[in-house]
Amino acid sequence: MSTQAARQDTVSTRKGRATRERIVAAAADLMYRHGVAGTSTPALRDAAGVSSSQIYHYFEDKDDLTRSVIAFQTEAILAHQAPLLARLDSLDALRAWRDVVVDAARQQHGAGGCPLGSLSSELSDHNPQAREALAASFTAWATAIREGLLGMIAHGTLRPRTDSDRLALALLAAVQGGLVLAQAQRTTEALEAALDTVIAHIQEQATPR
Amino acid sequence: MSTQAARQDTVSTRKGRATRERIVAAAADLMYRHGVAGTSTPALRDAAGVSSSQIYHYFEDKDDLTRSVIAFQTEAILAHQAPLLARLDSLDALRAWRDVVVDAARQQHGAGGCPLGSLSSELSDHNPQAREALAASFTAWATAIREGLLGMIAHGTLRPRTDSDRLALALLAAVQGGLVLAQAQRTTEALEAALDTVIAHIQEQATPR
DNA sequence: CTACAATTGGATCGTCAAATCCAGTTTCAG
DNA sequence: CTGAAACTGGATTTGACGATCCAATTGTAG
Repeated sequence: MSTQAARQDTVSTRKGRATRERIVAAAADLMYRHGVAGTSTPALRDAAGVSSSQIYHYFEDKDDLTRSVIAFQTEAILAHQAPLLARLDSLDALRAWRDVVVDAARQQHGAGGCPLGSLSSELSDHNPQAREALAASFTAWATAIREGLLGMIAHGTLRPRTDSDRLALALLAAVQGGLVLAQAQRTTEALEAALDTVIAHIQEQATPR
Repeated sequence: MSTQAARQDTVSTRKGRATRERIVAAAADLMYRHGVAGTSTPALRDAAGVSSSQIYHYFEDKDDLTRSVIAFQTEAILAHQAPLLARLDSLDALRAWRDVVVDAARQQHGAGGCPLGSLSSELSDHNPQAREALAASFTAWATAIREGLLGMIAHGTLRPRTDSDRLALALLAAVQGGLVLAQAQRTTEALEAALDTVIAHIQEQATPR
């Protein structure tokens, strides 16, 4: 991962770090709800309770801030997913992970979609740095899923020859596609259909119990 | 589908219809490449070779134009997909459909994603009319896929009890999710993994040959 | 032909966002 | 304690964008 760390260098005081973090958190929230283009500096100013000069003290420009938001959301998602994925030792555990993802989407009626997915959709085509960072985020997420599947193999739930790499990508794509459809349909129907179909295929690959 | 037809009423001459169509086509292209927010009226003016007054003569405002773009892209995708899906009579035909989708994504290295998917990601949360239209578009797309699967059932390729509804949603979600990941990763790896996994599951449901 | 509606060109207005600037305050190393 | 660096407030500049306006032109029904 080579996305340079922006302006953290000049941040040295405790209060400064807190302000910076407050800006990133508020920006992440606004950008998730209104998109990057839909998030203005005045709006961010108010949401974070800072002045405009503070924003530009801690970040080169909006692009720089956006990169920090990507890192922030990546961190948040991985921190949330990792514990669920680290303990995959059965098909039921995999289904429990599925339920968490589906329930989260259901609670907001699909609104918002995936924080990384919507950032990627908006930024990937025109912001190479953002695209690279998001590609790395997705790879990290897929890797976490893959390691869960490897755990299931280690536990004897899945056959050793299971293609964990491919299945992890399929599961992640099912999540992303399901969330895209959920956002338009306001239903988790497609998300469930996609995840359940991939999981059914995994089950068919399981060791005969 | 209840999204009112905007301002087509006042369009009466042949030349007027041509101008209107030219604006929609140019807007669809720009919005696909730069997003809706990233498409300015001056840019559209130049791309379509019209004056600003013409844009506002044929459309109430940008929202109205955006709705026409959604209809335009929906039409384009369904027209492209329908012939492939109408003739599904074997697993090979389903795989041929898969190849068309994957090849299209590969040709642009994932750039752009799905025209409907990216519109939905940008608009669904804050534009109810757009969301409804896009939901209907996705439903129509899923229905086309479903009818293809029903064809495979009629041909005896799939078992009569196959849940064509669910599988159609899973395939569509696989496409959408695969394209989201393709846009960030610039690879069709995830798209292929997702589609192939769902298709493998369908194959397992096929009649024993 | 002709009158009226449809269409077109292009200047213009109001708004708002990104970014800069500078003066003032706080923090902290030595 | 003190001075330099970090931090903060808020006014300001610059530019673009959505939208409007009006005058001029073109199309067409009768």
